[in-house]
Amino acid sequence: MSTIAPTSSPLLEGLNPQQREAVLYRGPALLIVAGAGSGKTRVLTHRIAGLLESREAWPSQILAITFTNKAAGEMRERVRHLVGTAAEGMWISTFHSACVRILRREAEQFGYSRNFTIYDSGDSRALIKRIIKDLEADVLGFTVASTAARISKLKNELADVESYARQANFNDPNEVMFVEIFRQYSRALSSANAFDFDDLISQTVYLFRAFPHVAAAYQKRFRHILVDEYQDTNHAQYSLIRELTKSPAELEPGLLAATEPASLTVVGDSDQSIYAFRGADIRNIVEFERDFPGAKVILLEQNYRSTQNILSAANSVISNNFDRKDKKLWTADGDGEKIVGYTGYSGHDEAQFVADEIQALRDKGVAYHDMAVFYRTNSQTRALEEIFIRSAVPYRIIGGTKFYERAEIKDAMAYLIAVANPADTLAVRRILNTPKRGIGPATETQLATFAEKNEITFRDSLRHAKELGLGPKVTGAITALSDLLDEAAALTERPPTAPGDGVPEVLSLLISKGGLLDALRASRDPQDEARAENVEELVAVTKEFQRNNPEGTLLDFLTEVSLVAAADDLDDQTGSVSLMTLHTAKGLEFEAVFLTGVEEDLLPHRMSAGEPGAPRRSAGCSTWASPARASDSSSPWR
DNA sequence: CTGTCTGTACTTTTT
DNA sequence: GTACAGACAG
Repeated sequence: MSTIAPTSSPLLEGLNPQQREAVLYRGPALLIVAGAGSGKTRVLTHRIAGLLESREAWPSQILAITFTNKAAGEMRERVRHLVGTAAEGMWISTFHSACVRILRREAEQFGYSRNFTIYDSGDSRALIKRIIKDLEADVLGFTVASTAARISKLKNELADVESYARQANFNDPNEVMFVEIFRQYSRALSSANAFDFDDLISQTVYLFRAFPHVAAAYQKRFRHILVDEYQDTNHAQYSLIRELTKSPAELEPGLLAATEPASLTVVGDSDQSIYAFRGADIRNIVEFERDFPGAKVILLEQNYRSTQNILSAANSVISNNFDRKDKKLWTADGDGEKIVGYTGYSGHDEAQFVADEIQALRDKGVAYHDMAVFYRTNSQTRALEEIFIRSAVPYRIIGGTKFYERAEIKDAMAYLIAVANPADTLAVRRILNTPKRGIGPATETQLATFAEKNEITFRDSLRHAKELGLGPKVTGAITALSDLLDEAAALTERPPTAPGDGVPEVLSLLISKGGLLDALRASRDPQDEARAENVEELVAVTKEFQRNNPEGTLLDFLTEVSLVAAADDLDDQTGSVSLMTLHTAKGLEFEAVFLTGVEEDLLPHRMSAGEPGAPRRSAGCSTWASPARASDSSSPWR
């Protein structure tokens, strides 16, 4: 079936022929191979708008998936611009948000309850750390980082403990230990009514496979599925898409009116695959045509973002990759200025060069917010910050140590989680003695043992503090905390008394009565003043949340926070230079960019040595910057 | 049993 | 520059 929309539609204006074709094509499967800066978001949003405008789909039948919340927000905004309020009914979200939405609705089907907690990588690591310590696995050489990576990798491959154990080599003591850690980790998660990041995807796939009637409901609902950054999908995400694009009738034979499978559009570019470390499997895009027979492939090679010099440099690097489909980006915008290379003597020297160049560009009329500095690792910011402060270059760091990763914020969040999901023992344990109330590890262990013996949650063991024969001071502290959590829980169960109340009210109660704020304010440590301010900032965040979502529950707030990434708040274009990793920079545009630390073992990073496409040797502290003053050789370099 | 102080080993990229 | 573990005093 190929319906062709009128070619005079305003949706096609200003699009090149390939872009038009990508917007108009109708069929079961479409792969858009979109080079960097080739206008793929434009194509996707116009394609969605076209489906709505021609009445081929209702908003609720569209599922658009991106990798970051920022990309999702931008896409929603641009679709809204094209079609207005119809944009509200669509699911435009990240893989993780979409899965949470599904899981919250269906969790009861498989023994979870809908108020589950989402563990970020920090939480997972804390849990793994405790398990390794309990099992004394560290003497066998188990580290938190490697174990966490191993478990994550398995989950991305859709392996669970039992399936892994079935093929494990039990003569290898290392393997036996790993299975035990994996098993305890999985048990801890499910008894805490919690999912880690990887579970969000893999458990949704499991849900669809184990409960065909649930899968059928979503297969029938979503008629058009669009996936961005397809080259960065891992096996679990790929499987999710495959489940959603099955025909509902395949799974539910009793269904009389066999519904056609949803149409699938994926956009990607194997040259831009940067998430292999997280399990991204480039085969998903390379083998798309085999997976979806009859799929149409459209190439977008015209670049609208960069000058020819930059593209030529990029092409000459990328062309060294092996097993690569030939693709050459080009632009109609001319050669532009040369790329500048600079080799410094040290990180500081390099930072100084960047700062000087920024000021020079600024004098030539380039605004600070149109400039960006990229680096490979977050730790590289230190030298840059130091010099930028001294040189009076206004800057802001995107990503890095995030607000929500600060200890005091995690503490405050743990209070909220303990209220929303009392089964989350990790959260309850975290607040047990934060702020200090005289409940030490010994008391904690007693509570945990009591809980285990009586088969109740750790949270509920707090209610039985009197039965443990502890000192009166400790008993009183535990009971007070338990009562406070009950009081806060009661608050969430009644409608807020004043508009804007709700989550802020609960949080304020917990941090004031819980003593977190007072403890920080009373502290002699000068850093605690800033920490108290951060906690107050979190209250402001909840108020902002409640204003934007008057009906938003505590659970909604916790979900939003768990899934929000650092790059998401880039929007306010203040007059500052942006500093970020290469990974967060993906898909963004600036007038001038600096690429720092182009150096042995750093770019490419030494941890990636040995992966296919081995790193080449280089030396010194190098910066590549663009654009720079014009020069007239035919090479893109200066 | 808990809080504070001092020494040691880090630092890939993200949802 | 920093986060975390171990030692010791209250």
